[in-house]
Amino acid sequence: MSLFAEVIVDVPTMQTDQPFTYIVPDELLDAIEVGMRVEVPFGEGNRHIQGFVTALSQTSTYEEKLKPIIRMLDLSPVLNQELLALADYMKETTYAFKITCLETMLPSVMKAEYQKKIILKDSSHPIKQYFSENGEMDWQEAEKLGLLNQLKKLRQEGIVELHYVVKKKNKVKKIRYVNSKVTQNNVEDIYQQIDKRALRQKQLVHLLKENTHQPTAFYTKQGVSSTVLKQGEKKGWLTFEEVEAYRDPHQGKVFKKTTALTLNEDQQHAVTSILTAEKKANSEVFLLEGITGSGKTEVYLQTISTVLAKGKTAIMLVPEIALTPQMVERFKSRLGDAVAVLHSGLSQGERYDEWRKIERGEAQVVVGARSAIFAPLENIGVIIVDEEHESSYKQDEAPRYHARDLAIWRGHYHHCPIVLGSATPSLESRARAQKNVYQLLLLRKRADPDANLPSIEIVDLKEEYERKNMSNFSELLQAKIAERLEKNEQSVLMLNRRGYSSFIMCRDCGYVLPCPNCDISLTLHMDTKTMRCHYCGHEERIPQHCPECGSKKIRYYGTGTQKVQEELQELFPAARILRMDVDTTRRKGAHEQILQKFAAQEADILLGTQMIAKGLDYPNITLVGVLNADTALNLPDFRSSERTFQLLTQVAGRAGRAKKAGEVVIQSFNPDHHAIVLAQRQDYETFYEQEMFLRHQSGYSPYYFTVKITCSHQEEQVAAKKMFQIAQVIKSGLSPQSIVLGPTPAAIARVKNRYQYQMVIKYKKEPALSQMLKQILNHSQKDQRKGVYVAIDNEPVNFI
DNA sequence: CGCTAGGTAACT
DNA sequence: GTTACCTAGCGA
Repeated sequence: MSLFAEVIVDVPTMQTDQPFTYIVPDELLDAIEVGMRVEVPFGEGNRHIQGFVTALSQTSTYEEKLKPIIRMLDLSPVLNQELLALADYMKETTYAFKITCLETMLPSVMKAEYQKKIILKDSSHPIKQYFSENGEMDWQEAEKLGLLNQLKKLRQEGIVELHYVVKKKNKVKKIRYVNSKVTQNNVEDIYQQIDKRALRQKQLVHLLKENTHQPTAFYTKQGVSSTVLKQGEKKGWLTFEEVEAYRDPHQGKVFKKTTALTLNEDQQHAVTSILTAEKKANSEVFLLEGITGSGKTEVYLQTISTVLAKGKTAIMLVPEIALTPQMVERFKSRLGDAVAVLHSGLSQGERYDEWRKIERGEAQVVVGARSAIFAPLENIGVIIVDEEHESSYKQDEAPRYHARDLAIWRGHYHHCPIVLGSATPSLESRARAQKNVYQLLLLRKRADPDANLPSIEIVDLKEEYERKNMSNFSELLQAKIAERLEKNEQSVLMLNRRGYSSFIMCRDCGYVLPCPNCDISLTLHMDTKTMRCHYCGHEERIPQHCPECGSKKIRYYGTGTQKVQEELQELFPAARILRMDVDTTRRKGAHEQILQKFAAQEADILLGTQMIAKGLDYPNITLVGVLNADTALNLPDFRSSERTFQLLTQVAGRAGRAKKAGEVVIQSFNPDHHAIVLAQRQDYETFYEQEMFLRHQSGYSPYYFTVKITCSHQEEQVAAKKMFQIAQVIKSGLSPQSIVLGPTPAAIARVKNRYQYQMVIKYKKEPALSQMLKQILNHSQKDQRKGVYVAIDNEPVNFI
């Protein structure tokens, strides 16, 4: 009786989305399991690729001759039944290939990498001088030596062969341990044999007598070198042992244990509701809408603790930007070693080790950004998506999944509640709560009974300009900062960089320095003294003369954080200012350092971009200033009002979180815009109603579903042609109720030297659309080799 | 008729 | 992603 394996192969095309059948060789019969990665032959020649076993069966429906699996790449499954099923759901909803979905669920070290090797078959041929003893040569080496053309011919003659092998990258870290053979009984004998002068050896034997099992580092730290240890091994005093170890990014850090805080009535109601659903195995979705500082995190912590106590597990998703050390600390100190943290700051190895900990059941709570939704937990009791409105939950490359949707899917699978938390829920989620699809839980008060919502004032920058105040700081804001400096309290100032940047312009001819690869102006970076493109990373020197007319009057425009910092320092020479933006936080741990300094009151003012809007929770912050509230309002995106409102509410919430009262100053050119006025009033519900009305009028989400299709190519005409072709196909298959926008050139028409065209489909009910899109995707395979990229984005979060 | 370039189906 | 195969186009 033979066994057959269904394998999804690592070839991202439509035709290979179906599993391929392979024979399980005898030696793997007992070991192979569904969910493992395997190496299989594929196609002509000696090509080996990675694949995932999705099923095993005694019979095969495939009639032709089958090939055997080469080897297993894992000793136990890396994907369980649940995650395999999730991949199917993802594939259907995001228009991605199944293999792409499967690989996305695992740490990047487990993604296949291939090694090309050339094997010498006829060892009498003179080409053999280039080959190593065993008759092999690396592809890269052949390339370097310029032998590829010659080898190509020899391959046709059968003198050499090309082999492709799967390279395993997921290395387990091993630590060397020393096992002592020295005992009370033999220690005297051993001492006798040691040379009088060999002090280190004596020391070693002494240590060995006291310690039976220690890492080598234990000995080297005390001065016993590795050579001495090796001698000890030779003389039979000790043996070495390789022990698996985790790379722990929090190693050596001690988390002080904290206990549950007392909940107010709203919080208690929220916790009880969620836990009741959990008890009833009810996969209900809760929308936890709580004003900033209302103690959402405490609700999460207490819910998770209870779930853990019942022997279940939990996932907590956090936007990448909010995954601060403060947040990690809060979870680790309450829940201890049960917590695994997954975030972008980890190295590939660290990420793999956290994943293994979860997979082995050594961690029961996973806190992490978007991709943590794939954590291989079993028996999940609650899934939490904090700041559910954040756009970073949507991946902007294939598979274009939204972590919130996958969270809900997993919740249904595990029959456990899903909690979506936010002070400013996305309109989509809030609307579902309205229709009772989700259950709304409100936190109406700040958790700290002494804390009040901050008072918010709006400054009209137009008036300020009329009064000839051209600085970035209105008179009101200046006065308030001065006040804080006097009282030794802290201020947070935010420069909204979205849709805004500092560029260089010639005052004589108006020339703006553009990126040579993208249709966007270059941004000035004072720290590196360069002009940089935010899209492709292109970098060049700051010009001294206008490249167009040669004038020397080429000046900076716009506002960067560096420039604002200089201005601020001039206004308040004594103030200690910390700056936090992409440039100052690039280094690993820099983010943490800045926050620590601010927390330790080593600075009076924290100046930063959007990244300061989240998670900052320090009692001495009593002033928040938003320098430019409305730069994002002008972006051609129907969500720009929503984003602005969310950002302002979020940042305003940083002020007055404890006893001291907080004040917020918002500077804006559009002081009457509803997003700004309602942010001032901290009135989410009214904003929701007004914005829903506008969405209804203009026919956008949540009233319509949207799909965005983008085509790109190095030549504008090719991209446009393809886009119009697709548009025609789509339009002919749509019902008249649906609306097609475009095709148009994308807002940034060229990125990384590729021209982009896009179209957006808005629809309410279009059962045939999914099939059409799949066909387009299938078709796009061929175009890809001609350099035309087609991307389908279901429910895009960015329209630009 | 043979050769090549370019497009395309198949890969278990 | 790679390969073999098919077809059209072209020179001999």
